[in-house]
Amino acid sequence: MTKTASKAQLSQQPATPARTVRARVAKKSPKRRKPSPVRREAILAAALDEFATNGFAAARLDDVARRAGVAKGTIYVHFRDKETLFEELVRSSLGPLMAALEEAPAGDLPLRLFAERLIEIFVREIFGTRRKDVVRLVISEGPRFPALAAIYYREVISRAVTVVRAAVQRAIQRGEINSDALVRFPQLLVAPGIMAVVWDALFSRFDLLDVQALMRTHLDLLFAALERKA
Amino acid sequence: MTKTASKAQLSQQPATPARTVRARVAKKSPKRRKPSPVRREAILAAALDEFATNGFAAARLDDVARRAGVAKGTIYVHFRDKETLFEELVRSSLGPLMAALEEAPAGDLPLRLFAERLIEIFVREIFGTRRKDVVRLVISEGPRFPALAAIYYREVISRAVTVVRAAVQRAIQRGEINSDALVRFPQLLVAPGIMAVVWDALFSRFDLLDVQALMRTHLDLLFAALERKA
Amino acid sequence: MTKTASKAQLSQQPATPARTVRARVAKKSPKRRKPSPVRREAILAAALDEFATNGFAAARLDDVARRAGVAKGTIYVHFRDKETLFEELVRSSLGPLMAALEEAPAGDLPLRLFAERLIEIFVREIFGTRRKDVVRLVISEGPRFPALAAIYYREVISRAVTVVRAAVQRAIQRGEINSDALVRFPQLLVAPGIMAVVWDALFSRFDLLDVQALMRTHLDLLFAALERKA
Amino acid sequence: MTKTASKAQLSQQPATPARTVRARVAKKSPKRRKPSPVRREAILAAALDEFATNGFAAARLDDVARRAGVAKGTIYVHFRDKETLFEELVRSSLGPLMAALEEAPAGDLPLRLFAERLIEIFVREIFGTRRKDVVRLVISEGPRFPALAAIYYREVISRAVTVVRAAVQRAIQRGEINSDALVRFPQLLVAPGIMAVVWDALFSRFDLLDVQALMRTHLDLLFAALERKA
DNA sequence: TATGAATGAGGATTCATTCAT
DNA sequence: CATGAATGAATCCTCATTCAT
Repeated sequence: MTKTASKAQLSQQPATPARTVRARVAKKSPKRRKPSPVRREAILAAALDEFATNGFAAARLDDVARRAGVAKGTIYVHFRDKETLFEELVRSSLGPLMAALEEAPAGDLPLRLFAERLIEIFVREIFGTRRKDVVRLVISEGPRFPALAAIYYREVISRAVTVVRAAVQRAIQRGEINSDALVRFPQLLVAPGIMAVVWDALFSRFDLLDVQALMRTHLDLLFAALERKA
Repeated sequence: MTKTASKAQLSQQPATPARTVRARVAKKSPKRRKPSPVRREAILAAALDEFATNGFAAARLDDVARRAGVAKGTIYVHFRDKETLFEELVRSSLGPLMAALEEAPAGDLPLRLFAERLIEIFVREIFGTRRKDVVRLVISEGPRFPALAAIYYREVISRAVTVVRAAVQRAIQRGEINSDALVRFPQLLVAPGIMAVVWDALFSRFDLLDVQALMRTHLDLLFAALERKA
Repeated sequence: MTKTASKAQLSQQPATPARTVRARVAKKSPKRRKPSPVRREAILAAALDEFATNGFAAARLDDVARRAGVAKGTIYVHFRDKETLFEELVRSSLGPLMAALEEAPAGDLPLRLFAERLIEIFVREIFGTRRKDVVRLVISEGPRFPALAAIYYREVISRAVTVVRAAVQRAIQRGEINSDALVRFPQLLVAPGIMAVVWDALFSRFDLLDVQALMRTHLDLLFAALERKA
Repeated sequence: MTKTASKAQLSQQPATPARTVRARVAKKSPKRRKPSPVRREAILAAALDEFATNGFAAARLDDVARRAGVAKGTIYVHFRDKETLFEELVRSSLGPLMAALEEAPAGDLPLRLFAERLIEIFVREIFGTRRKDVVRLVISEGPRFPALAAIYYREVISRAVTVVRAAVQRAIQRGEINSDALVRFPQLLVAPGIMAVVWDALFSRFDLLDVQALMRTHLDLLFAALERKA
């Protein structure tokens, strides 16, 4: 089963039940001081909520603090400024994914299996968690955070592209497929995933998208084509 | 008559310049006044620049005005507020596309041709123009502009989805293809286009994407699969 | 009858049915250009509405223009600026009253009759018309318009004070009354009238005041005292 | 661990200082910080000055802040907005009066004494203090602050009216007076006081009014009449 | 470390006034 | 005279950031 692979490292953030997302309210009752690292995490979680809801510029640190149950000044104890908070948020959320990518034992898997595993990771670890919002934030705010886009490119994108290209080329060598389409445009493998993130953020109100089915259909089509050419 | 008698004395005590009226200074502008509709267009163009560069929240109407070569107040002559300006910008930019979609003579074209035409319109009319930025803005700011997302969905997305579905089903009836993949997920047709917009905004610095080639490859794969199934 | 005295000169402004006050709507239908003096009057009437409703500072010339059915620039054809418009408004509204005061044949009337006539004029010509609003405006805005207060004092107040004092002193000489209270404080004669204007503006919603009865009661008390002392 | 590896590279491209974060400059204030409630009082005092001088609409919070010796933003730490500041100002100024009214031992006093006490309170506590300005503000701005007028009516006016009526009726029962004039129009008791506030604001420059004497004369006349009727 | 009141630069919006038509 | 689009100074309010406690 590809399903259990690298689970331990990825499910770092408590697989939020997905409805909890907007339900978190500032608790101000018995203010027992949380240990420092816990506070940092609380701030990051609150920041994700606020940034995801309002975007970077329109999010207020005041709200982040309230939601995290800390004072406004406390944010500055843990993060240099708003921008840094945002970058740390992205890093801490997407970091584990890079680790997973590194050790993906892509090498010897049949391409189809490799692709399925990749897509499954995407659906489970990104689309099924708050990370979906992080990806959306990167998409939305990236242009205003050159450093962020750069890091994201270097750490995630280029690495993923390399991994996919290698896997595809091995598959070609092994005679599994014949087309070099994915060598030239490895992005085609995940394009529907990106679109799904965007769709979900914009249009889920009107027309819910079954990402699981979408991605499966996508893979079916893709491999039908790749194998036919072969 | 006492009525007129008191007239002369009115301007008696200019003592308190008061808070009631603050001095206004006349300013002469050497600029020849542009006709009103031209100004409106200039503002929209400037707004697109600023919103695309900075995002909605961080864009300053001050800059929009400067870039448009008008005074700050002039923006408010043409648009109720910043939000309205943004929405009008999206509407005026994407409106013509709907018209184009409407009259697409999809009916009797072979599906492949229809798809190619669609993709070609996308590449030429969106990716090749400032509209690319508008689409990116919709993606980024949509969640904060429910009305915008709604309009965009109703006017563009749902319509496009319907058109594509219909074309696909006709193709199936005509025996051109056999798979109903695109009936279930018409989004798959344009997914790479969405991804390209995102990629372009984030990573073109590091890795330029040849959208034309990307989309062609995408279509090749897609129809290889669709026809194979047939 | 004291009632018909000087009616012709005073009822200059159409004795607004008092409900019409807030009901005037901008008419923009068949814009037949009104003759200039008519426009001036229309602007003054509209200005009274707006100033009375919002106060000087918060009233917008835009609204005045709309209500008067003219363009904003037209106001500046007839009045130097907002402040001048306000002053002219007060002058044109209160001017006729001065005239009436001048020719009040106070001299030989019994004081009681004189007072009744005065009060009756106040009730009919001020409290019963838009002039009530003008008086309230003078009260509210006077401190910010020293020139206005000065004029108002010189033209109306000091004159009225003089007239009343003289009448009272004649009454004393004639043995009608004995107290010099009204000589020292002629303001006591109209104090309830002022209070009524204020009350009406602030509390008529909660507790309507019958000014006619109020003033009659006031006069009864006043003369009961004056005559007793005699 | 790839997780920590990427940390060092984060601050890569500070290229775009962007729109996202604007430079803030630290300012040192030599002023020793006053305790919070003191600041609130200072703001209220400054607000009274500014509102009294310029009226609500024309007063600038900038000036209020300067006069109070605080930063502009500090006002918003203590009051939601300009309107709230104004309302709190009125409330905090007039509130104590209600308390005083409440405990006025009106019950068994001879009416004349009761009236004198009331007038004395008015002269000393209102006319002799900044409260005079507050009353004038209520008169001037009341129509634009329905909530304010409502509160003022409910808390002060209607209560005072009730108290006066009760006292008068007891006096009638005790045979002190016979007239029911003050039962029907209790406002007549304070009318000269209202007029005095208005006169003082408008005409004290030209003709100073001795309120103490005015009110004494008023009471003399009033009770001469009331007792005569008895 | 944590707090949260205070700060003040920044930016959206208003509106009296001007002026080309 | 009349118009109303354009202007831009003025002002309210926000919010990231600081700092005394």
